[in-house]
Amino acid sequence: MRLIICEKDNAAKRISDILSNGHFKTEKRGRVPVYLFVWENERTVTLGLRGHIINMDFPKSYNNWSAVDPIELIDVKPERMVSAKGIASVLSSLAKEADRVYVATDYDREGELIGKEAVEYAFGSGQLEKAMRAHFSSLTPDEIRRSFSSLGRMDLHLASAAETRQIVDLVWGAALTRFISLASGRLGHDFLSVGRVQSPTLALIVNREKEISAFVPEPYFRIEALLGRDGLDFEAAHVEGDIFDQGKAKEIFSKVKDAKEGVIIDVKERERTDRPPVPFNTTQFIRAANNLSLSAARIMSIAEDLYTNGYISYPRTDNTVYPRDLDLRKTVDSLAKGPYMEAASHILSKEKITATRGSKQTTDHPPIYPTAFATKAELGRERFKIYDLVVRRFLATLHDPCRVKVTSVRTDINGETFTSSGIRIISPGWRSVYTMSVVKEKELPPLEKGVRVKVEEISLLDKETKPPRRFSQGGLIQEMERLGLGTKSTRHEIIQKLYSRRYIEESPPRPTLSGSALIDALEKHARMITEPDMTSRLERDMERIANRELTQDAVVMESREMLRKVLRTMEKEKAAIGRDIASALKEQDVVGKCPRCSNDLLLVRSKWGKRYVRCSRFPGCSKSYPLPQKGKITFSGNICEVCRSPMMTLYSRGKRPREVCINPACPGKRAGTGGSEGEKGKNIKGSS
DNA sequence: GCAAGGTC
Repeated sequence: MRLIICEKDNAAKRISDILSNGHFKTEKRGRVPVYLFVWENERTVTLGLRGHIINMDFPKSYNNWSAVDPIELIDVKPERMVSAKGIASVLSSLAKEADRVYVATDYDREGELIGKEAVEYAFGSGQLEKAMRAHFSSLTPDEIRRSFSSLGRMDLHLASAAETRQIVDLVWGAALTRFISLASGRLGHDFLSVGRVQSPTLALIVNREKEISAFVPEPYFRIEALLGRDGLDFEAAHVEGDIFDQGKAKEIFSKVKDAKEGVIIDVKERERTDRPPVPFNTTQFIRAANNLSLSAARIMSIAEDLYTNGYISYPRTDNTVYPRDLDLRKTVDSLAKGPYMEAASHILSKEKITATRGSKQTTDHPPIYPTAFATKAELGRERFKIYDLVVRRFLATLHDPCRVKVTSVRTDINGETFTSSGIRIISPGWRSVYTMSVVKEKELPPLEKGVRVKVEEISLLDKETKPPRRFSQGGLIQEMERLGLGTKSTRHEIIQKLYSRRYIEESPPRPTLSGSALIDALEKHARMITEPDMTSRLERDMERIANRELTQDAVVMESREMLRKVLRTMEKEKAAIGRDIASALKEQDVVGKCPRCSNDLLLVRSKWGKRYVRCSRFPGCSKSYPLPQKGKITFSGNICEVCRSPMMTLYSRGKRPREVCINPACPGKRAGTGGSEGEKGKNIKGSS
């Protein structure tokens, strides 16, 4: 029997379908589907893994953070452990029957390692040389058949490069995570994490926030006028635009402030062509969907759901060029219904459909595009928003350019020049379907050289320069991509991790006190881990391992020595690092004043992970409050008027946030004057 | 209870 191993179930099914010409049988082994068919007269079974089935970790004896000096971890050899037990046991039972094994995981570094792990686990490392490897760049019949008729061998050097990354990430991540957590006394549920990708990402947010708070606004002036002609008003601005010299601004303004009339100097018209947008890769998709006010992680989980249900293509891709074998016409044709009818028909009416191309072309997956038509009723509101975005973007990439007429007018007012512009869409082209991108039209009255216009209003505006903006989640993902941090599959998860560690809050994300304190400490004592260079350097080394110019051992050894130096210097500063972080954390955890002794009340976690509030003077003062264990809570600093306890804001899905007293025994609640009981009553009434 | 990377 032949065994084909794929990276995921979806690919396994597709490959079985292609190699068997549709004559395959699906069987479930427990909860794991496998696909059986006859290929070249031999019984064949295909299994889809779920990515990595092996994870690297330290031996159990190093599990106790308090008993192991983090510096010891540097020289511990990580172990491989099965992380997907169900799949692994199906794999080994299939391996008993198989006499030949074919690796058909994704054709990239991680795919090579995923395949190697599976073969090694099921057949032993002796079989690695014998395994056949299919190299394909898309799951299309031609490509799959080609790859299975020209099989190669596994590239163990490529797999070794991926393994090197695993080791380096684990050793640095675990050692620094433990060191920082121990130094600041944060153990158990509230540990502080450090990593090659998460820490530079957090540093981006923290440093942007520093720029914002250090920003000194600079005053400037603008002179703007409202002009009129034939009963139609239009705006004009002084040609100098932003004027930073107050004397100059006042001088110009005094010349024009009493003007009643202006004269048109000239009118210029030109046509602008806005090219359609390029196909969606993951980053641009998240950026666009981020405007629908969803978190990056939520967007990706909806996309995953749409993908597994067959509505859109694979959502994790860097590619921005449709592959040649994607049948654009057929895809458009399948969408020519409902709200997409008009755009789709227009595209189909073209003799040749041409698509825009982005600057990144890869061969692993196509850009994100719709694979089936669906309605809002089928998908529900939220899923439809994402699906609709993908469909409209896809159609836009095949549509016509948008043509815009831009009119520039110069007007003389008492010897000063003012400019105005008119914007009119001649033909909307792709914008008729990609309604997320809007050009604001501006109307001008009919004007020509020498025409007199009325000055309706003229003003000197006081302005201030603005600080740089915070990163949106989408903007952050784009910046991470630019810096080479993380991958298409992990960037959104990294951001989510920063939220769950309470390093950042709100959206757009802002650093918390602990997030800032952590970055301050790391930048001071372990700068390397906060910079994207660590990733680019690792990338270079991995490339050289794959090319046989370097060995895994050499890279890992050098990395270990570097970490040893870092930890040794940090060890000397341990007390100071701990103090800095701990004091920020303490400040962050203060939720109000104790009504009994007026010391700080702290948000804390018990040994078992339960959150509650207690007095900072504990055990001297025993005041404490239980908290709801689920859902997000924030503390505004407000105090309950009835019992003087702090108020908290509860956020639950699908409901409006509500502010209630944290004291479950608050007399205000029983009386129904704004406590949670009263609120509950309202909600029940509202929903029935 | 540590990372980051696949995948669900």
